[in-house]
Amino acid sequence: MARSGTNLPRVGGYNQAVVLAAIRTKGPVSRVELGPLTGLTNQTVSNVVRRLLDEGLIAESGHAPSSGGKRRTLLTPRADGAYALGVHLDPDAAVIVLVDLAGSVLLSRRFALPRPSDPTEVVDRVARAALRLPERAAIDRSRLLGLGIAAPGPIDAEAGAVVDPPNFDGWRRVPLLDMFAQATGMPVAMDNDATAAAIGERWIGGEERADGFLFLYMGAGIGAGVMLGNHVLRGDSGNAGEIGHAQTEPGSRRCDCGSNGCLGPYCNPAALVEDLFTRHGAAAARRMELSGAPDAVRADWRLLRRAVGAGDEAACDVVRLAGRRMGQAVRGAVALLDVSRVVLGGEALVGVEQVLGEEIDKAVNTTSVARALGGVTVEPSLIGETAGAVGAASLVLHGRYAPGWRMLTEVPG
Amino acid sequence: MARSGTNLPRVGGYNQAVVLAAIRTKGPVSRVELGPLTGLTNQTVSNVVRRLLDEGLIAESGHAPSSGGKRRTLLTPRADGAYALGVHLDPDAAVIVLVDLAGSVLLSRRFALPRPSDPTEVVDRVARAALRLPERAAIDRSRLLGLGIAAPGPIDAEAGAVVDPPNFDGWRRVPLLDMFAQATGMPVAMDNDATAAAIGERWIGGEERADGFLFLYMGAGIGAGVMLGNHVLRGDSGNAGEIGHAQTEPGSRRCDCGSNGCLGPYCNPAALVEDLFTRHGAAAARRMELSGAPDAVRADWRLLRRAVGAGDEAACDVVRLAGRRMGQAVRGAVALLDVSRVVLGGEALVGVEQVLGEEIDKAVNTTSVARALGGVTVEPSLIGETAGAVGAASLVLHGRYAPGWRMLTEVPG
DNA sequence: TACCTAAATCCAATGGATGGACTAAGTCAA
DNA sequence: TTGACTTAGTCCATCCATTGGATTTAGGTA
Repeated sequence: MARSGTNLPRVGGYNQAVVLAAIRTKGPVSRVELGPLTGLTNQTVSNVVRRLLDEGLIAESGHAPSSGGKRRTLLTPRADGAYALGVHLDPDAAVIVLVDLAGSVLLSRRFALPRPSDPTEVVDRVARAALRLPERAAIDRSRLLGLGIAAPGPIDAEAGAVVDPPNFDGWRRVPLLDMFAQATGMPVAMDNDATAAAIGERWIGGEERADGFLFLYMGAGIGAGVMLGNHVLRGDSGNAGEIGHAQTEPGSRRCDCGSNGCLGPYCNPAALVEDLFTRHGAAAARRMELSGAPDAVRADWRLLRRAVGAGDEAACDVVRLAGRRMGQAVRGAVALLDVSRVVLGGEALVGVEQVLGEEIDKAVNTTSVARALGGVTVEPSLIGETAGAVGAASLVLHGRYAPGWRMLTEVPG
Repeated sequence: MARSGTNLPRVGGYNQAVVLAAIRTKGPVSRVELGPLTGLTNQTVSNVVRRLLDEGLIAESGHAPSSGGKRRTLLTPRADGAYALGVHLDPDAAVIVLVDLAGSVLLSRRFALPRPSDPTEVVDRVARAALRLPERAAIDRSRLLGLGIAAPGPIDAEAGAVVDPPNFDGWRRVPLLDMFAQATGMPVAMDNDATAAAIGERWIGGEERADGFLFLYMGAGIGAGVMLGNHVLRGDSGNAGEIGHAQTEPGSRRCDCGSNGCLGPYCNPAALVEDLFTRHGAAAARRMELSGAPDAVRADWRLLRRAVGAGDEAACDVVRLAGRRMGQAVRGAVALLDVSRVVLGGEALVGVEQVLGEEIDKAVNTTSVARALGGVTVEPSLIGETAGAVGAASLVLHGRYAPGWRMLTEVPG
């Protein structure tokens, strides 16, 4: 695929996105301030703002105090300017959310998924449930932009399919993109869950997430989503961010890939629960009321996280152990990518970001290299438990309204 | 720095770059073919091509056989359309090259640098020598675009300075960009050596390097330059590609950063020479005529590489040992970045790419993950020994003529 | 020579950005 | 209260790369 040329209408759309992004991240701003902020002339800003007002994406919201002349008219984004649906598919459950342009969740729904589950059936149920949310929320249907999917594991970006997602028995190669498009009649976007979460974080986070960062995501497994400045790191096949195969100190667990130093097998709920049993014995497990049964991992992990929250030493220990490994991997990734922020999130991480963050911070910031380059901030996600689903919805918003290459060049396909 | 808006003249410049890139990579092509190739209309292609012809960047070069109507006029890049100087600074030596638009080296010069050396003096000598090259080559001075610097170690991209480059005693914080700009009166660009080499590879490599790749660069140390599709990965501070701190299996060598599993200390000429002595004894060293003296590393490493070329088992062994470690790091990097090509190069690697490549290929392609995603190609650089200096010159060419974000948005500073 | 085809250009129109003049709406001092 | 001044925002004529359709150019073929 060759690089694509651009033309005038695309420039218009792009500048519109630039101005919208500035208004979104810099809070209420006036037209004059937008000039320097966007590099556009005041006249152009004025024109673009008119279009954004006409489209209902922003609103005038009062005036700033005068500084000796006419007061500035402040502009704010309109949350009701656009909506998107997001679906996060997980081995255990599907989470569906309806979010507005501000990234707020209006409605959400959670399905437990039977195991094994049939793709067609899942898509069908999820799509129907998703379509009900905009009705129940009584939003302007014409402002619903589409549906985003946060898919687990490897995807085939060109085909819009998931490829052998772990823990989805029998899902060998499922063209989710087309299936959801068919089932909903809406535009559909798809990315892996970690990348979606990173895009969600960018979308929600405003100015705090306006620069590049690495989003370390833990769901059923560990993954990363990477924002490099204004660009999403997607990679040749749409599978960038696979941090689970980063080398860490060798241990006893063998990865699917054959190596025994991979991060992945040490950083997932099941492994951490197992670690608790092996390192601290059944007594500690009983104290936290863990069952230890293979099909109760989800519940056990929740209990374990609660114990961490309560300061239980054994619980903290296993999390710190995983944190040390993550730290090694993140240190390598941060040096390779040269990002100065690491965000921790994903539904399986909620509650342990603090303890984990300390360990990762230590690994990342105690090297002389990092200090020479100004240090790396490690902090929890701003989204919380629904990072996957909100991220999925953000794919649509981001794709439509974030200024980027895509708006200037032909979209492939 | 906020995202910048764009305007019509910039669009023109950008499309011009797109068309030039297509002509450069796709060899002799006609205007009609450029249409689909660039996504522009035939009319626009015609306009843009006229401008490129007027600027002397391309030439009409005969006709394709008729397919039933008027013959297509073929267009080729003109090597004499533009020139750039490149300077590669290394602890031992400075290499200066003059390259044309095709990336061919017209003239080059090599300086041994005294140790310790004084920055002012080095810049002065190098700048003067650089300015002589265009004279000696008798090129059209108005077509000389500027000078590129491939700097060792960490840089401060904003200040255009190198920061504590390893093995440059007393070079604490040297604003090379301004110093060279002052000394030559030319536009100057700077990047670290690995990134420069990657950009050079892209520039020289044509269609073979038109997609993303990771350039594993070995000079005095190990580094990486990363091309992601059409974008250069530069990072927040301009120091992306630091692969030397990737975690590998723990060993006896401690990194400057404090960790003992870092790749860096195991992958540099000095370490490999040392490995030969410790693993195969003085006898093997004598066989290759190595001196083993600390200040003869450069020569010893050259001898060792020659031995590898001759098939010496001991020599191959130490290279394979380093290759295994590199493989672990590259595997992690490739998974994180999702690139499907790894290029090996840099002046210290010339001659051992083959042996090293096999080892890295093994590490990268024997995992089931990689196979599922289509495999990763590992191959030697197309440039050879002067990758650093040619890369440095390419910084200028790339910055001026490669279609990119930079051409659509305001350049900071 | 007449006819067909494909490549490339001409031409008027489109539409977003731009710079300078202008209007709107405030402050401040007399 | 008035007039000078300042700042925000818009109007308007102009600019310019791209575009689609018509036209020219230059080859083949019957």
